[in-house]
Amino acid sequence: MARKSGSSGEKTRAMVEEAATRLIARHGFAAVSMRQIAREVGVQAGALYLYTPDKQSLLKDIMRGHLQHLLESWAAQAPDPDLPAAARLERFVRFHIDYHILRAEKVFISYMELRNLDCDNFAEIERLRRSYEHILEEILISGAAEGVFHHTDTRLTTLAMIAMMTGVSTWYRDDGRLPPDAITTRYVDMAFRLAGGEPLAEAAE
Amino acid sequence: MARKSGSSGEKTRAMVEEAATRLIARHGFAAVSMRQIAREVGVQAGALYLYTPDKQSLLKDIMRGHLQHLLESWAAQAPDPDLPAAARLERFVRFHIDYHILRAEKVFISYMELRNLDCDNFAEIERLRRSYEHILEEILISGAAEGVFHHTDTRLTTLAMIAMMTGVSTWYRDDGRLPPDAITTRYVDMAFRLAGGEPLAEAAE
DNA sequence: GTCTATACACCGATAGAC
DNA sequence: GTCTATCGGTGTATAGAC
Repeated sequence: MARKSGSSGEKTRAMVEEAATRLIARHGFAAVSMRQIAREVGVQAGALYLYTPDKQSLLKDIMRGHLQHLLESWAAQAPDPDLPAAARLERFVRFHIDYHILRAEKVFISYMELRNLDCDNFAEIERLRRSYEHILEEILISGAAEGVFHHTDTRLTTLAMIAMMTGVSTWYRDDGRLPPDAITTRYVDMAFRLAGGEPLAEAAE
Repeated sequence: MARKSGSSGEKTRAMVEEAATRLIARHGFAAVSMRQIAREVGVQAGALYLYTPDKQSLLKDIMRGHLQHLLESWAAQAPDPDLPAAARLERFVRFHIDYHILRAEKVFISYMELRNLDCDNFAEIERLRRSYEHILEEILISGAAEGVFHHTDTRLTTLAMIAMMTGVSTWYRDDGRLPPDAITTRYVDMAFRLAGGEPLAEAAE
């Protein structure tokens, strides 16, 4: 009624996810306890169970939220499918690197903690991850059909390019040698090399 | 049976490392308990402390053993430093991929469990990992000096190439689409693309 | 070299007061 | 919505018998 206790719930929920993300990214899912997360939020351990049925669901929700946001972000700025594959590849690489620099923690978790999901949860997350890989694979196929890309093996090139780009989140630091946009530009260049195509003029340095 | 009076310490030591490697690769360091490892070996948990002062040293020894073996294996078959950089790059890529397919578990652990090392142990392992990266970096520098490689940024190309190649161990399966030597050949091709050089004749398909 | 037994802290999760 | 208290179980690591 006159209580305002309901307003604190959503705020706490966000703090739980934020704290869990930070701690899991730093120490790993198995190494982080519910008590640690609760301490970080400033509540007791039992209170966490108002927001998640169990510990693993917390992990799954972080991963699913990340991958859904990744896919939605791409969908919101995806280039016209009728554009040349080279332009679409550049857009995809820029999107991927920028996103992985900006949201390194959730990217890291979604990549490293897959083995902590049970069978059903793994299948759901894996499906989302695959559909993201397919975006790149389709661009590479289009480029080969246009004759502008000359990769030998589309699936392997996709996996290699994703691995190469995602690796950025394992070493990127805000105070590193290169600013983010310089890193992105260099990765665009390397992606074109991998695909066997000539980089766009404005992507070259 | 009260005890295995005839059993050998060295044999048990090897079994402990083997079991720990398999379990940690599968479930992650933090998720594996000393009791689990002991059960796998067929001893009691307390007996493990005959072979390691604590749990983390078990992890560090697996990592250090892996990286030392990696560096020694390369040293044993490293090409003459006076050979052209292109030949040395091909040799390095073949070595790296073959090794990472053959010893996927230890490779996986050494890349995924770094955060479970304390400061001193991390520094020791990181030093070994760096010296491995420097092998590739030196080859790329030589190739640029020879004029056969045309990468824009040596350090970034090194990191990208290592990430691309090491990614193999995250998806490789014995019953996969391609046999190991076909995978290796395709990665040699992609490495030359990344370095901005022409592949050797015998590496092309 | 391996065992049994155990210390004792911490785990995930639940129950019920307020 | 958050608290305290608590359950049953497991964690790493050690002590001392044989």
